[in-house]
Amino acid sequence: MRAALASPLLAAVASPRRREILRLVWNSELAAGDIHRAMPDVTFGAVSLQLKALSKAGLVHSRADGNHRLYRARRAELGPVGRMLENMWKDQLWKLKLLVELEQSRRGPRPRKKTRKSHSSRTA
Amino acid sequence: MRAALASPLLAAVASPRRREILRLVWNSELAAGDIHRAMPDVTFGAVSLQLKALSKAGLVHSRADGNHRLYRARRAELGPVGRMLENMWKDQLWKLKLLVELEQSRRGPRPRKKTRKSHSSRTA
DNA sequence: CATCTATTTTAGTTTCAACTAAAGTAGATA
DNA sequence: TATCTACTTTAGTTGAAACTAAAATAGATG
Repeated sequence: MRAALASPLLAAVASPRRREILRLVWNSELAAGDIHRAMPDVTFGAVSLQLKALSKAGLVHSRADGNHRLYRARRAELGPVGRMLENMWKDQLWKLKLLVELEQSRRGPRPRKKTRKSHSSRTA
Repeated sequence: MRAALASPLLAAVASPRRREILRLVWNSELAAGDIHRAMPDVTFGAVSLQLKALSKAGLVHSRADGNHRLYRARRAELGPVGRMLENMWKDQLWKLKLLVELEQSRRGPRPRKKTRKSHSSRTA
């Protein structure tokens, strides 16, 4: 057997970043770009990869819309996990915890350069 | 800001291994050795480290008992997460998912030798 | 004290997740 | 067709998680 981290669904939800995305598309369908605009501290590519991960884990649905790709949470499919998320989001104390997590947790390479306005910052 | 995986509580629960442990001590207080005996595919050291992680994340309580150290889940403190776990454990479909996860997910070095009966396998 | 038993800790390895930068794809539009 | 915009994919980096083996700690017991 032998196991560790990474269960598709719970692992998807364990990442504050993906939870952030999930929340954005919980009640409205958003384009990848909209989602990226809501989290400008990461590249578009990073957001796209997380969306792909969420898709693969079955947490979000996506559809093409001309030039855009629209995403929305597959709430019904999440069962107990979805209920947990909704409860966490309602709960003020948990909101605080999320903030701390977002500040504390960090992985991957740090940005090489200080400027973060390269590829397409149209600032909404 | 900048974030990624690893939120103390949800990350703790995202690991099938830790969920396995958590379930063992959900309704009864168990010694570290008992827990290890229930998961013979990993070393005692590995179990101990996971218990430490669970402790630090506030998911379990521990107390000394002579030679032993007894662990139990801090169910009340887990809020929505605890409820999710209980629901998942009740749900047969989710049980199946956990099995798949335990088989598929894997990290860390593979065992160097085939014999796994080195340090203290008293086989209960 | 010596030693057994239960557990933790340390050091080192491997695998993986989250990122970046840059290249690639695809629809719309001139 | 060329080009803009929206998005995805690839290659490569970094940090951390899950382990192993072995050493260290600590309580019980002769």
